[in-house]
Amino acid sequence: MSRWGMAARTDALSRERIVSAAIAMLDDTGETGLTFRALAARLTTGPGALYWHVANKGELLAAATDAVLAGALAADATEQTPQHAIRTAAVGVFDAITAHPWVGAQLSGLASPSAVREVFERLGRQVQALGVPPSALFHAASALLNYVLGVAAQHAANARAVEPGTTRPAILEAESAAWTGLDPAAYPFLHTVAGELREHDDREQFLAGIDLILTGITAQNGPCAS
Amino acid sequence: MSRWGMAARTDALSRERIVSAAIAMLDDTGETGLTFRALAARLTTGPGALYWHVANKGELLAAATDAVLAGALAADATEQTPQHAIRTAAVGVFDAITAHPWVGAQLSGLASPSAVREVFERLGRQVQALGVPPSALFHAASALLNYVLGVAAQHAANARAVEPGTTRPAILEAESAAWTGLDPAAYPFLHTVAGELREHDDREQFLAGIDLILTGITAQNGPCAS
DNA sequence: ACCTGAACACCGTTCAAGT
DNA sequence: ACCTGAACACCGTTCAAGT
Repeated sequence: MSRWGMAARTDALSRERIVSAAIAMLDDTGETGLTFRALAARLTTGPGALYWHVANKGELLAAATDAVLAGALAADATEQTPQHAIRTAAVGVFDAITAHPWVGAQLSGLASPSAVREVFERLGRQVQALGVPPSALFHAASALLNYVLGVAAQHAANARAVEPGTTRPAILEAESAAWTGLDPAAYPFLHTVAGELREHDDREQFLAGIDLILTGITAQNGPCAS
Repeated sequence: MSRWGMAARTDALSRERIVSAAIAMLDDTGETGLTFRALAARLTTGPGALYWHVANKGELLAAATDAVLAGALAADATEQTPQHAIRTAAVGVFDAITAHPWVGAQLSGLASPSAVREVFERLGRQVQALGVPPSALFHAASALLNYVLGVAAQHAANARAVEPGTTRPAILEAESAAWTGLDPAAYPFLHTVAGELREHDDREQFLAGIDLILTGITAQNGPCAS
């Protein structure tokens, strides 16, 4: 055995190295920037080598999504009120897709069924803890999941639509201006809320939606149910 | 002028013919089936000819989405209660993406900002009619939109994931079995609702979510607000 | 067992050339 | 003005050949 026999070759390929390189590449070049050729070049190898460790591009994207989401859902809130635990889980996903917009596309596109299952379980378990009866449980948890995935899809889409340098306020400013320019008679609502779009905070709005659904869930099963 | 001078050449290319051929192709071969080569072949021309009428594939998909959604939102409900009008608009989108799953991907991916704006306006206007105060209006309408887009994204993803022949009950059966097979201690929620997944109706569940959010909206602004 | 890189079968898109 | 179709610049993926 040579003197270096025990040292791990840091440049040896492995599934983990490929996945983390893919995440880095997705983060700084976007969804379109990840190609097997570019990824192989980054790992100083040929594209064919990657196929020994991952089956195809879809599996690679799913693995990258799983890795990011595992970190996002790491905080399992046991000592919280169910409402708070739901907010924690939802915000965990939100923050993950804010940091890695491409995760939003993968998640809402069901690229990783196991990741979606994990999110659904986290949300559903707390809805259960909320005391929602079995008959309403599935619908309530599904509403939360669909909402979260809807936000995820839009974040990914927004990141894809603009050129990398564009700042969020600039985007909101442009869209707000578009709404202001619409015919008030044909678009009374958009015209009214154009100002709020410009000033709103994405994270705060996301949480407001979660709270709205939570209010609906408790109201339908509480004293004020219609 | 020849005898046929007034007759429109039915084989002449036009934006409308290209878009409707694209819709037909998307419907029966899925998102991956639409290529400029195949579309050109269907219209008995070369791929380059299409570029005279549409700028690129993205514009074509946006135009196809707009065309389908315009039909879906055609019924403008003026003589309804706001709640009913919201359900009508939401169900219009739902039915459109059920009939054309690829529309779900385009819509949730913001491929056509104008289409999303139209849906947002429809929903928001009725939330306004519900008597929601200006301060809560934007959040309330956004919650509805995000929920609708989340469902849209998942429908498209489901259609993409399975081979064309698979029937919906078969999919639900498979996913339900997967949930049943999970460790009950690790996945108490999924284990509990596995049975309901198998029996649930997609459209009914979609509407239940809409109603949940509507309940939340009215509760937050009504006598039972916390 | 793992890596290499040329090659295959596609894409979207362009553009000189036609009518 | 509109259409043609070969060509360009890419992809994901495969696979004989190496080590």
